[in-house]
Amino acid sequence: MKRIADSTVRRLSAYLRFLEDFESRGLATISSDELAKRGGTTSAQVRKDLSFFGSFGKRGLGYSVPELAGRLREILGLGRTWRVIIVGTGKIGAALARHHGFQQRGFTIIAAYDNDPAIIGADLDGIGVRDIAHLEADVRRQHPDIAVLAVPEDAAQPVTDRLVKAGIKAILNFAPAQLHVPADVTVKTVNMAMELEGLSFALTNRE
Amino acid sequence: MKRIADSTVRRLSAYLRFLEDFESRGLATISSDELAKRGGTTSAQVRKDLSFFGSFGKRGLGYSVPELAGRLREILGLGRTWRVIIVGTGKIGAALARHHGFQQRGFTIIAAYDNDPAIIGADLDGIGVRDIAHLEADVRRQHPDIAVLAVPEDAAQPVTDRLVKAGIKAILNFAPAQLHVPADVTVKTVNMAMELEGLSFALTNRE
DNA sequence: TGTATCTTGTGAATCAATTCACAAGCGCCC
DNA sequence: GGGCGCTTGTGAATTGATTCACAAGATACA
Repeated sequence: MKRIADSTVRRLSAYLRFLEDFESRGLATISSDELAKRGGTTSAQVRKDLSFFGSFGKRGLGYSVPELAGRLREILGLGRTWRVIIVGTGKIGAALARHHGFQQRGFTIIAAYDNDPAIIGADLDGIGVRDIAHLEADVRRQHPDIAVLAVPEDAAQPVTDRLVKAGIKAILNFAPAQLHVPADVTVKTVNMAMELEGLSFALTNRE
Repeated sequence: MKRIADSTVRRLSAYLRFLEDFESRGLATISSDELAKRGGTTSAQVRKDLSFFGSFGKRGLGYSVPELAGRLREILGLGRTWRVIIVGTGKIGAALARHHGFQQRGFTIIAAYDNDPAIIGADLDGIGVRDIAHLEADVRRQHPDIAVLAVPEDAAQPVTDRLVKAGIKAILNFAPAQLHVPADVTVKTVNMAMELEGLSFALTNRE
């Protein structure tokens, strides 16, 4: 399959969200133009994005809302449940563990890890915090699909190496660090400092 | 000034982080190639990124670490303190308020807001939670520079409209929603559901 | 001073993403 | 069934970002 750009996948994800909203409001069909307006893009962009995966619309009419939503879920791999572990239960990690938004969309948090004896054994809304010493053994036994990394900057790469070695293929990284991983491992980094600096830049360099 | 791509600004932010690390290790100069390796990019990319703002290097030698760090801070607008408010103190908002990483880089949280009487008046590591009813008056009096939006999805656009009307020009959005704002307001969205779906897509569509 | 070595800065070339523009399909109504 | 209005799907054109490749500046040292 032709390589799909990251930006395309992000838009597909956005379209699905809009479709779910339309679905709950009982709309049967939607045009690429309406979808585009909602997502701040253009109708040509929407059609091009979808065209990578097939033709789902009807000329003159638009797209069937439930059908397109279904196809997008399929494309995005949301037809199943993904098993997620959280590594690092500081401020951010703990907030993520307690955040129930993930569960809704098929991401189940099965465990959380930390190295601080003061927090090991604690319960984060039903998710137990385990000693990170058990990380490798647990991963090999329970084969989680995704690891959310929320450890301090200097622990990010060492912990990543452990995760990769244990067989993890997808990492959502909240540490402000550039992670090095093999080509078959996918990393998405959420770097709040970087986003804030982007805003700082925008505020500073306005003509 | 020529429009600078978002991706360029993100890389500048990364370079600065690396330079700070080099600086703390006492290195005096650095080449574009070393910077590139560290950031997972190429030396040509590094030089091109910097060339938008001037020529800071010495041929044959590289860049002076402290000088380049200083120039990057200037470019990114980090020579001053930015006043930040947090709107919404649920799981994520509260974790951000308590997160001390921002302070270090010149982002000072001056207030937090919520509409839940149970949490209004609480103290989040020194930051008081105020009734969101005071939002507009506070913004007009204290003119914060950046608003961090951490409210539920359906409140995101209404609260954004209030912020914009009160004069906010930069928003860091954690709500899973596409915000509509005037052209002179900058929004950066951090959407964890979208990142997870990106990982789901990658795990699903691997050849 | 001259030569060897290194690394920048930058046009030109390539690669990638977005937008344009239009033929073709579909539904509706007379 | 034929004509009209609407919207898709998609090559072609354009715009934008990245990579190439090399002349020129800087240092080191004989």
